[in-house]
Amino acid sequence: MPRRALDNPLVLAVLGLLLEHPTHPYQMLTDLRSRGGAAINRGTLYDVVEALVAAGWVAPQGTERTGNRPERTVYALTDAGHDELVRRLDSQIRTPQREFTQFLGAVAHLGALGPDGAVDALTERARRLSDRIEADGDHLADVVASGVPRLHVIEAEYALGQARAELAWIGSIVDEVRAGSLTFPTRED
Amino acid sequence: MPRRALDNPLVLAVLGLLLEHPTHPYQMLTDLRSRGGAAINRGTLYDVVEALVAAGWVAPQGTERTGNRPERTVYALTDAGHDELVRRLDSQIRTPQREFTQFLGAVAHLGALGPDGAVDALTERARRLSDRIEADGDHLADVVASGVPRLHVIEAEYALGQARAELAWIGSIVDEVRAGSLTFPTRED
DNA sequence: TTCGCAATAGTCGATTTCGACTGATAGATT
DNA sequence: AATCTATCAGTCGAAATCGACTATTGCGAA
Repeated sequence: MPRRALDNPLVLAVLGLLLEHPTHPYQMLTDLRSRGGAAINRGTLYDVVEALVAAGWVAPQGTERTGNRPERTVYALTDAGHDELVRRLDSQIRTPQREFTQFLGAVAHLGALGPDGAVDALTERARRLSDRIEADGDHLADVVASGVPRLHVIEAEYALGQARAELAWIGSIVDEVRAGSLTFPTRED
Repeated sequence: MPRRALDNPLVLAVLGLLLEHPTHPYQMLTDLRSRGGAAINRGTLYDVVEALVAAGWVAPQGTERTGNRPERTVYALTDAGHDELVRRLDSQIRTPQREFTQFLGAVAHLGALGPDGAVDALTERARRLSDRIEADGDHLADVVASGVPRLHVIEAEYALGQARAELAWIGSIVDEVRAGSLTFPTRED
């Protein structure tokens, strides 16, 4: 029975999902994954839901059964859960955190690749990133055109904006390394 | 004795640190933290180092002792460790991952705050973010002016760029909500 | 000078997270 | 009709992560 599990990033995701409508964990998983939610572990999700129930933010709504697959317990947001969701949302938006993305961590040691290796890797990233930006942009336009309220896709807009900024930055770094204005120290500081 | 720990983000950070010079875990901790590295758990760090030793990427170099504080074991990067570092760096730069930051997760459910709550929270974030951008920008300029090679601070430049893009995005969203061009659906999809 | 407090290092049991396993059903293939 | 595969749902022991605890030193205040 998890207790510390309440500061897992999944907590917000699950609460947010249940705000839309009650569901069972397995459905949450497919929803979260389809929304780009990277590899979420099933076991972890069940643990989180259990912790949420213990915290009183979520309550079992009843059970369903299709055929005789395992029984599915449907959970719904409680009032306390709704309050908690709003509280977390508000505080996470208000206070910018320094987030440590993988790329940031890798860039910190770019020197280890040497100028050629760095240009090479960055160029490939730029290519892939720009493909993705185009694909995501198109997809976003389609979705909005199909009548989905824009509010429901702004996180995708945000992500797209960040990706565009990253692409621009990569471009400028590659140019500078090529032009020799960003030099790679040979050995030691 | 950890075995799966080798895909922890700390691995790259530790390997990168040891590329600069051998040290003991406690020092790594202070270094990582001072470089903005958010709350890193001490116990976890020791576990990771142990796993790195088991993997042969890092080797104890000897022990030091100041006063009679606990003995400090100094670790250094092995050749295999250096290779592994380069491999990881290269692959993490080449392949852009969809990273799930807290803010992204929160923005996804912005609707739950209602138009006023959203504007309020976003405005405060924008203010804090812009303060930080200014402070970080100044700091960066100072550091570079003091002769530190730019390559050693590009991750800070990158982070600054992302922060600026975020700030611009927040500004546009706030404007649109105020202007009424981004509407908040009242109930349900 | 003595007390308290912050910093120094590290250990280890408790908690959380993971992912392999189970076992059933619907649809496709031969 | 028999078999194969993908999807559905969830459980549980093993592995990773955490954070409370220990013990020493050095500094500033009382």
